[in-house]
Amino acid sequence: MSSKIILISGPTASGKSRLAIDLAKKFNGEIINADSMQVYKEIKILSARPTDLKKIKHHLYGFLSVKKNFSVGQWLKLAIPKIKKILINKKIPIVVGGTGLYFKCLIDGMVSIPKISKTIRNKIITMHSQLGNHQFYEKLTQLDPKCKLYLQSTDRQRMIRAYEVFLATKKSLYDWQAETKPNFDQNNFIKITLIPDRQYLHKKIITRSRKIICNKSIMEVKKFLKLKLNKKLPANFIIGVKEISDYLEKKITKKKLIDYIIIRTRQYAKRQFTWQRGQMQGWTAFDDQKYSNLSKKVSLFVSKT
RNA sequence: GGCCACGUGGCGGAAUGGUUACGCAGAGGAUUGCAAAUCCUUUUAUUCCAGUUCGAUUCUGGACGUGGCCU
Repeated sequence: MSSKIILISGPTASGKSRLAIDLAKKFNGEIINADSMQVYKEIKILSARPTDLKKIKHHLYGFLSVKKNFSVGQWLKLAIPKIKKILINKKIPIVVGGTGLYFKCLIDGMVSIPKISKTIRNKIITMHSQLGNHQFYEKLTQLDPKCKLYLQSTDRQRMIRAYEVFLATKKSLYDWQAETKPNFDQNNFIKITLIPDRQYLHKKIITRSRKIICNKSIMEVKKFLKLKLNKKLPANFIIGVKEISDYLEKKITKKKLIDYIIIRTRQYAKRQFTWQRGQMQGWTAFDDQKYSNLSKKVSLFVSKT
């Protein structure tokens, strides 16, 4: 079992965190966060950050200010050394979270493209807003024809990325990507993904959303709003931040607030299901509704692998 | 009880005598440095009955329902 790395993914509210803790206890593990929003310090309740952190070591949770930007690349730079260090200490790293892209890049690796200056990026953003999607696409595909194969003219976010990479490095983003190399031996990974029944998960999402709306989470958002952050920072997108802020401004009722949070959480879970189906085909899936069964099955699977 | 208005998909909301917008929700998909983000595709309707008409969701009458005003 040496040098194994356990990965646990699954949609929101599927019970990943609890499972990770149990596995860590059984197999002498340490937990590493793979959730893009649970990294933020100031938003604890809304991001559903695990609370029971006493006995088991948890890494990369709530360590970053909401004032900071964050990305897959930065996560990898932190997560890879953590994993290696845990392995050196003869313990099992258990990577848990809901961000599919983080797992993909952890497993497949990620090319390191030189950092692109803010000046270039801002220039391109301005250019895009002047040209509009369609003309920008024309210009981009002239510069880098490979983009035709991978990008749609409506995909602003990715078009801007492709453009800035080409402009700054004189090389297509897709040529860079072709050079991707994995950071670990594929056999090291034990890939576990939870795929609960949709209806069952929806019920859990409703229960959790109702529970999450409380004085504490409202306070959390009040404090967050006082920071007057740039609206583009990722922490703004944590489910509940926008909704509670609308509620505080009396734009929506409390009933609506809860409804909207449920809807957004469900949509998020839906995208996670899509990711699982499309990107996690080699993973071992578990769908037990009863936690004790799930825990037993997964433990058995891990000890056999 | 009388008068007026309205009745479009799960919800909101256009239009039309013959190919039924759109938004939200739902479903499916994509996803390499913002990913709880971003983008693409897509199912579902004209309250009911009769009449006019080649044809009615649209015009006429009635039924039922909803809202408002009056007594």
